[in-house]
Amino acid sequence: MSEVALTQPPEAVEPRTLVEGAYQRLRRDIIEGVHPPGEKLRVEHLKDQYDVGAGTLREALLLLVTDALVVAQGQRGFRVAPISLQDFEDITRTRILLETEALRQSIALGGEDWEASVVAAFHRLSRAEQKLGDSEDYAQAASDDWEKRNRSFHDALISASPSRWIRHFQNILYQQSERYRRISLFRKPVPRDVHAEHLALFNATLARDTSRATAILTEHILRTLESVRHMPADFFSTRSKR
Amino acid sequence: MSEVALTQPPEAVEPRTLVEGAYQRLRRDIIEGVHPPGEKLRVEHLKDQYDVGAGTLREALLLLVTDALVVAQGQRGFRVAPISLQDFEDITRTRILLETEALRQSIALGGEDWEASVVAAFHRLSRAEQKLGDSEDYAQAASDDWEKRNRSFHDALISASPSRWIRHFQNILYQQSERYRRISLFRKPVPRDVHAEHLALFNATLARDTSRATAILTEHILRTLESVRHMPADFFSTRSKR
DNA sequence: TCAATCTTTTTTCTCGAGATTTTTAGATCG
DNA sequence: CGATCTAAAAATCTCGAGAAAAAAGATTGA
Repeated sequence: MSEVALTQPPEAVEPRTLVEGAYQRLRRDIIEGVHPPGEKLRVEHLKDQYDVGAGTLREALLLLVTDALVVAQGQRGFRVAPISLQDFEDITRTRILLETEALRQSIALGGEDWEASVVAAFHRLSRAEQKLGDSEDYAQAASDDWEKRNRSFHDALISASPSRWIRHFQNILYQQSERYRRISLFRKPVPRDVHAEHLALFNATLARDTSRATAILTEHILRTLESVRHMPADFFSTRSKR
Repeated sequence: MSEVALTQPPEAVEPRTLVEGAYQRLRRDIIEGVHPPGEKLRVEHLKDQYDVGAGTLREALLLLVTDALVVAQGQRGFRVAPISLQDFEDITRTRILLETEALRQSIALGGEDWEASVVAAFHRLSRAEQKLGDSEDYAQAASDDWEKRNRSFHDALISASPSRWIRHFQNILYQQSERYRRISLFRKPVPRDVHAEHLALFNATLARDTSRATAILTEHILRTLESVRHMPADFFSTRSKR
């Protein structure tokens, strides 16, 4: 695994080893709900599915513990981390705490390079949102594309923060949120007028209006909490195998 | 490994597997500086030193990546995470951000059980500090004991926070700070009048004076930064092997 | 029928050895 | 003398099989 120091943005790096490869594929499958929350992850089965040896797959699972996507219980194997409304509220609040702080720092310290990267990321995201709105053909590809650019935009916003630790934790939490979003919204059209929010956030940031930018960001993140709150009541019931 | 979901306070759990055992011992040795920052961690050597197989030791190393005490570079093995003044400043600031928030929540939500646990932890810590001050015999045991109780006190303060994520991240950062402290202060007497600070923090917390309590906590954490800042200039130079 | 105990099956954990890659050391050439 | 190339050595990564533990199923007795 090339440079697994502090969490890197997902597919940023090409896998240099089988462990790394299995880790990345497993992570994607967990986030996308292929392996639902609470599912028992049996090494003997998964090693065939992912085409690696048993030991190798174990190591991949251990790496996923780092992302808190998998929990390990001594002598009793591995499970996909469970989900709950309470957990998602916690994730959301903590994400707001970290991400607003990082944005604050970015606005305070960011130079021209940072501004340029924000402008570029915003442009790319806008294009994707336009494409999504234009034709109502809800292609999987377009949605995945939007997802990547959305993340890139959020990353760009806080990229001028000098705090590697905040960014590290933020990466983990974003990943977690992503799983909730993917599982709950299940390929539903991107909700509400998200473009307007991004635009407002973009303007406030470039205007270096810290309090306005952080307020918008807070609202922005909170809104995803709302959409999960309105899920059917039994949604978080354990669908674990055994 | 029993319940490795989100980071548990260190030796809270008895190791149920060889991996877990090796993990705990390795972690201790890294925090205590037995394996200095940047050191190459060769599986072939370490497996003898820790009396486990190669695969088992690899897994332990992978678990340490979770704590960011070890970094893995694909096809090039493992290293003890490097240190730098910049990194310690980051750790300190992020810790303040998380720990003050958690304290805020604790004060707002903590009930009688929480109060009782804070009182108890403070009492135990006071006794240890008294013991340390009384006889100037600086026993290793007394110092280790103080360390444990200090951590317990800080844990108790924020234990009423409902945020598992903040506590998880806080655990990681505390562990990191601990390594810096152990490496830099190298068995030096516990500096300054730390007892007075703890007392003030204790009083403000029980009085439910949020702003005063968080202010004291901030100062308290910042002071450890000062002591590292005054290290010899070349302290952070890489002492890595090769 | 139910609970407790024993047996069988499954799964996890652990180890050592082979295949690959990286690193080191030596040799060759400009 | 330094740089580049080549060969040997060391380290990492990977796999499958055996030991240990947990889970599932069967048996017995109240």
